Order: sequence, then C-alpha cells, then structure tokens
Amino acid sequence: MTEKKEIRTRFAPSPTGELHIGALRTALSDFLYAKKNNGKFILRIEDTDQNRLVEGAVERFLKMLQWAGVVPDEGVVLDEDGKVSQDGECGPYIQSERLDIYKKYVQKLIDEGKAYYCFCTAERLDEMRKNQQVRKEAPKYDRKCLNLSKEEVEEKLKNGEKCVVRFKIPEGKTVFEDLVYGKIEVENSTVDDQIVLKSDGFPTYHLAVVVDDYLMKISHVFRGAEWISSTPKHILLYKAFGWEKAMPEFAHMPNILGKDGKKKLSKREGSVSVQDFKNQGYPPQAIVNFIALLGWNPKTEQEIFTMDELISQYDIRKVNKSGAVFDIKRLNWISAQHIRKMSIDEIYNQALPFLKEKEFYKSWNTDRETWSDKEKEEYIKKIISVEKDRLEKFDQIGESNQFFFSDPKNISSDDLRWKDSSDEDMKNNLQKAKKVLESISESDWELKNIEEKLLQAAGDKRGDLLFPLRAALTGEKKSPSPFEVAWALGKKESIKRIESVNSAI
RNA sequence: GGCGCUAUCGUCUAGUGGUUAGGACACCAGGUUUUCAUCCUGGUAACCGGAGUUCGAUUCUCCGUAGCGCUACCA
Repeated sequence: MTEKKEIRTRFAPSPTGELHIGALRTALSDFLYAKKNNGKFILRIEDTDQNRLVEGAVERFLKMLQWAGVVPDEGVVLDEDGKVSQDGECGPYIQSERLDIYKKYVQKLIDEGKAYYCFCTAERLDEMRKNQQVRKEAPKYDRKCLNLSKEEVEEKLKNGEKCVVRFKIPEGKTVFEDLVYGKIEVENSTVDDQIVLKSDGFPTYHLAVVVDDYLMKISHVFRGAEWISSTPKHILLYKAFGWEKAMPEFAHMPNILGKDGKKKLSKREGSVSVQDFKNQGYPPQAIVNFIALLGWNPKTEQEIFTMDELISQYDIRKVNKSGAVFDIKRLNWISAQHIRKMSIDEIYNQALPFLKEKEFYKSWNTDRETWSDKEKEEYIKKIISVEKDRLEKFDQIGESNQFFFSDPKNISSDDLRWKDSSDEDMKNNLQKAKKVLESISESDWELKNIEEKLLQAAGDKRGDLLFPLRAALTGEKKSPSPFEVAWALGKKESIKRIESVNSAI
C-alpha cells in the first residue's frame, strides 16, 4: 500500500574554501547510497553566512566532485560548458536565493507561538553567558524576550530595532536512531533556544537545512559527526512544522583525523583539500577507494575497488563510529594498485600534464625538434609501460628514470662492474651485448625478443653481461632491467650509449 | 563547566560469551631476480583501566581514564 520512498541524498557544502577530503567522503557516501538505491544525489549550496563566502568556491567544488566521479544528479551542477548552473524541480538550490521561503516558514512558527523575536544585544548575551559560566550552568539563552508582550514586540519592530527570531525548544526528550551511531538521546532542557533567523534576514543553518531537506524531499542526511549534537534541534523543528513523517534518516560520519590520531586532519599536516591530492598526481579512483575504506570495510578481504564495486558493496550502516587516521602510506599503496590496473593510454593521458611540468622533459622536448608528436607519444608510452609497476602517483613519472630524457651521466668502470669482474671482461661483455642488439632488426625490436636474445647470449653468467649493459644504458646504480630500457630507448640510442661508455673506460 | 560521542597491532580494520584474536598498509628478515621495483615465504606487533554479571569476558553492565565534538546572529 505504501509506496516506497524515493531515495534522495544531498551534499550541502558551504562555499567557504576548498573541498576538504572529509567532505568528499561525505559526498561519496551520499553518492554511493543514492546510486545503489536508484535514487538521486543532490547538491545544494549553503551560503547563509554571507561573511565567509569565498569567490569561485562553488565552481571549484563542482570541478573536484566531477574529477572524483561523484557527480550530482540534481541541484547545483556543471553544465556542458563547465559552467555552474541549476537543474531540478525543487530549486533554487542555493540558499541565498531562497530567503523568502525561509521567512514564510519562520513566520509560521512565530504565528503558532513556536518561535519568538529576540531583541537582546550581543553585549547582553555575552554578559549572560559569562555569568552562567561562573555559576557553572550550561550557557543558554534565558528567554528574556519570550516574556515580551505582543504590544512590546510590535512597538520594537515598528521602531526598527534589530532582532532575531529564536526557536522555542519544547520540553521533553529527543531520541533518534542514527544509521551510524545508533540510538542517541538528549534532554531538550540542555538545548538552547536556537536562533533561526538572523538580523540580516538570513536563516541560520538549523532552519535552512530543515526547510530545504523537507522541501527537496531528502530521504537521507549524511553529514559530519560534528552535527550530532545539533540533530535534536533539527528534529524538534521537523516536529514543530508537523513534518515528522517526512523526516529523513540521519547518518553521521566520523571525522578523518590527522597523524596524531586526535584532531581533525588539518592543513598543517599537508594536504587536506581534494585539489591538493589531484595536484600531487593521485588518480581519482585511488582517492575514492581510500576514503571509502576509511571507517568502513567490506565483508570480504578485498582492498581495491572500482566505483561500481563500491556502489554495490558500500553500506553506511557498517561505517565505524570512531575517527580514522589518514595514513598517506596506505593511500600510496592503493594508488599504486590502481595505476597498475590502468591501461598505458589511460596513464599517458593522466600523467602527461605532470610530465610536461618537469624540467628534464622540457629540455628533452626542445631537443627533439625533428620528432613528430606521434613519435614522442610512442616513446613516452614505452617509458610508461616500463614505469607502470613502479608508480605511486602520476607526478612521479620519469622522475627516477631521467636517463630516458637525457644522456646517462658519466659512469666509472666501478659503476659498471658486476661483482669482481675485470675491466677487460666488462669491455668484452659490452661488446657482446652490443653485437646481440645489433643483430635484432628494427622490426623485431620487441621487449620479448630483446630479452630472449640477451639471456641466450648471457648463458648462466647473466650478471656479467647484463649488469654492465644496464649501467651503460642508464648510468644509474639502480634502474629497470636492461631489456626494458633498451626496448624503450630504441635500437639506435641503445647502441650509441654502449659505444660511448665503451670508449670512455 | 554542561551535554553528546568514542576506545582491537604504529595505521586502516575483522571478529566472538569459550578463537593460536584474522586480514591489509607500514616495518623487519629470508627467497626469486643482472641492480631497483615486482613477486613469494616468514616475523615483530593489539582487545585503555577497575569492578560487576557469568563456569568463563576483548565481547554484556557500571564506574573510571583518555580523546573528540557541540556549547555563535559559523556551518
């Protein structure tokens, strides 16, 4: 008989800065839950504090969500041209454009005696709180203005006295079931008569969030744990409006903690904004995988997830209650796993912007005037396939294998030496390696062939042949295998490098 | 101070009224490998404390302790 309620989740950030990694996690929960249940994921902007607005923040939020693949279905979205726009039946989705709506509902509360005007000055409130502190009482508004007569209120309003509207918290006890934290009970007497409408005509968060979630038919509210103690205010507001039946489910998410394991992850310990992680070259899939696993864990022992796998397996009810420390080493590992699973083309597309910033790339690039773009691309892709299993994030591309982009640095015979072989042996072996490589035609210049031929020539004394070759090709004490390096470098360059080393020692 | 919440290896976590308390990251040691990385094998390492309930508590209850959050005309 009862129709199943449509699942509608929302992410409702304040445009006061960059998208925090913790906020992305909340948004991800919203997104995953909506997708799993065939629902809608809505983005609303909560800009009721006009003093803290940051220029361009909304657009940057949206861009980061898009990067992460956490894209809203409704509300404030990016249009085809990447411009901020709004889409949906329940708009506007920006709170500063909904002032009339809030005023109407506040008036309703006042008319029904559930809210009242308050003309107290900031000074008086400060004084009051100070005294309460001294008396070791909970700081709470003393309801002075609740006793104002109708005439007094009208008089003051007529005189244009500055005022706010407060919600009159009813007596009793508020109990609710949080999807993550379970049952939470609060005595209403410990809750302050919350300001719902500020003197500048803007609502506070508490009023706006309730009105909007109701009007936008939000079924589930996922938000940070810092909102737990405010939730009773919101529930009481739903009741005051008579919207109990439409009340959403609440799920509060524990904080992501910094290294000390106590405080919230903060700027002083490095990256906190999604933009920072993007700039460092983490693939978005890795960030999503990592934050999904922070405070949550599937039944299986699986560690690496695609977005689709997360959608089918993520369960908000299984999210942990305690905060989780952000462990960058684990992120790096997860990131490396994702990069390994990517195709060469995919890595190329994502890593190229990082490579282009590198000095060693820039000079290599200018030295390759005669190369076509296609030749360059092919070369870079070969390097990527060599580095693929060694990469944690895209900005590491080329970094530890710069010999691909410039001549190897000068190496001494000791750098070439395998165990205790003599200089003479090394020279002979380099000659031998060179001959082997020369015997492979350009069209047969494949990794498999190169490896096969070299191993054949080396017999059971692999190090004698391969170590000097590798060192000659790279000029480094450590590097990928000589097969891979020779293959990526190409026949001509490989032979050239062997020759130049051979004549130097 | 008041209110609320939390507590398993260093970290992310699984788990149960009786388990050798499991996995992953990190770390350490071996092995494979021409070096590096990968890969394989092994290892170190945890139930915050105290009572109570119970034949038996990491698990249930209470009390501590510690930490976090809220306590704004911020969200």
